[in-house]
Amino acid sequence: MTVRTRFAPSPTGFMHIGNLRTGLYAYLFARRNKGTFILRIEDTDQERKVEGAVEMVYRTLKTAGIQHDEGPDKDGGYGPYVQTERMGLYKEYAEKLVELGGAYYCFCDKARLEGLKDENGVHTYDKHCRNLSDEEVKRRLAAGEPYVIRQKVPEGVVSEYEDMVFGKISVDSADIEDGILLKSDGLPTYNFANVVDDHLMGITHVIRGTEYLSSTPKYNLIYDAFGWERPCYMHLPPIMKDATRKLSKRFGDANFEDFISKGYLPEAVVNYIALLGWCPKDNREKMTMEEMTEAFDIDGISHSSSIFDEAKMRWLNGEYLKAMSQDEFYAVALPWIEKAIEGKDYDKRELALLMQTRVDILSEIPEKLAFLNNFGEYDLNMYVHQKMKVDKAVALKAVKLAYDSLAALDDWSEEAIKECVKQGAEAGGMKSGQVMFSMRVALTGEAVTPGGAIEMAIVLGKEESLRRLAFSAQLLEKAQ
RNA sequence: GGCCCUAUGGUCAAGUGGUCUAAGACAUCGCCCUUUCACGGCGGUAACCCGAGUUCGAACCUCGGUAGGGUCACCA
Repeated sequence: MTVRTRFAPSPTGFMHIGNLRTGLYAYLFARRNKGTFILRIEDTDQERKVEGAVEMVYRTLKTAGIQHDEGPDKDGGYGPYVQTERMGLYKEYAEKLVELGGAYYCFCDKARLEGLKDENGVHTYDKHCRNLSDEEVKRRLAAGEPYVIRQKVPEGVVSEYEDMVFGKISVDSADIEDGILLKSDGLPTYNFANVVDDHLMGITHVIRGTEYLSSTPKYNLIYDAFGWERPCYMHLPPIMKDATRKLSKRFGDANFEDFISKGYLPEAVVNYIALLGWCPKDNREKMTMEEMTEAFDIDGISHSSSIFDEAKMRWLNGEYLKAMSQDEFYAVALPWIEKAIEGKDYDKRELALLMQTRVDILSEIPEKLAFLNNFGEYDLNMYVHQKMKVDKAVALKAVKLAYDSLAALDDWSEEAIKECVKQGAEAGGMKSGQVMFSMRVALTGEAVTPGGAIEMAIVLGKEESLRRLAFSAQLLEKAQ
């Protein structure tokens, strides 16, 4: 049997993390078993439909590195793959199910159904129309009475199945309502459409969130009534925002696109979410898609929900950044560096080099390079450093010394600058550390900088460096 | 409320009856390296929800409690 899994998102906007993970696992499972991964668009909810969301699904899957084998754009003979294009087909299946004894016509109106609510506002259908005679059904149908088709849940049975991650799940049929399969407008309910689609598309393994865990026995009863083979199920615990709240796309903080535009690498995000709820046998954390495919096993899927931890994802992203070659990093960092330098003539490669070990996500680059454009009055208390034995007076001396030594220097290279500053310090009777420290602050106006004094000098260039040193010396002079 | 599911440090998690005085990672704290910040290295703090039972022995099995999640629509 070839494994066929599907990912069936609703095009309602950005793809949120929980959803993506479900798709990822379905993809991984299919790949692991040399099966087929299918994309189906469930767009029947016209009210929640969002313009361009289908394109978003394609784009997200593509950048995430999840490729489907069949889908709206890749016919595999099981189409159509867009649910709205399948609308005509459900009614006939519902009618067939009535014939098979697994469903029945119901003529109850909404007012009657309202009256069935219990004290908790939960209503359970009382099976009022379950045993209508064929005669009566035929007559009322002919009379054009509005109707729905309901599932005829067998009585007195326990419906159970073996979930691949949770094990045996069993529900008493007394706890299962005769739910609506076909609405009065002739369209299917989501549940029914799902069962029919999954069967027609030959899905062997249904992989989805735990919200379906307890309703699956109900779906299985439909498969049974049709005489169809039941698929295998793999239910996935939710990803939470905190201990009690699920990650929701409501609050915008958890969708894939946002993370990418915040400077995360797609591979890192995918890697991280794969780890939320699954752990490979050997406990590896940083893995490529290929490695994940190879290592993916159901055993490692956890049964409980997990909280999304952006701090850990940041760390992982940093690991990816550091593992890149200088050229690769330069390529991804370039747009962010350009944003930071605002068209000024700085050595971008040099800046990339400085940034690679210093940022976890790319969006940190502009903040770290802000000193290139912002230089002016700053807090002189930055010069006071106990351990360095520097105060404002020492700093003034050091900055002047640095200025004088460097002004005469022609070779603006790391070695030369280092040597020059060192000699200058010696000649002036100062420790080179004191000079370097003061010089670094004087060059940037920042207490924390992405590199040492020499690196800052190189990045700024001789002219700008001297200008800043002079400016800082003046500031310090005034403060003495 | 009925039904289903879950429960190891702040977080992700390993662990499937003895090798658990419970691994690893993130975060956090400290030290080393260092002209800053990082990177790197070393180390520390920190957990089996509670109660019974089964067993020579329980994080692991059973039952009960508690807590949390899910689900009960002519929504998807």
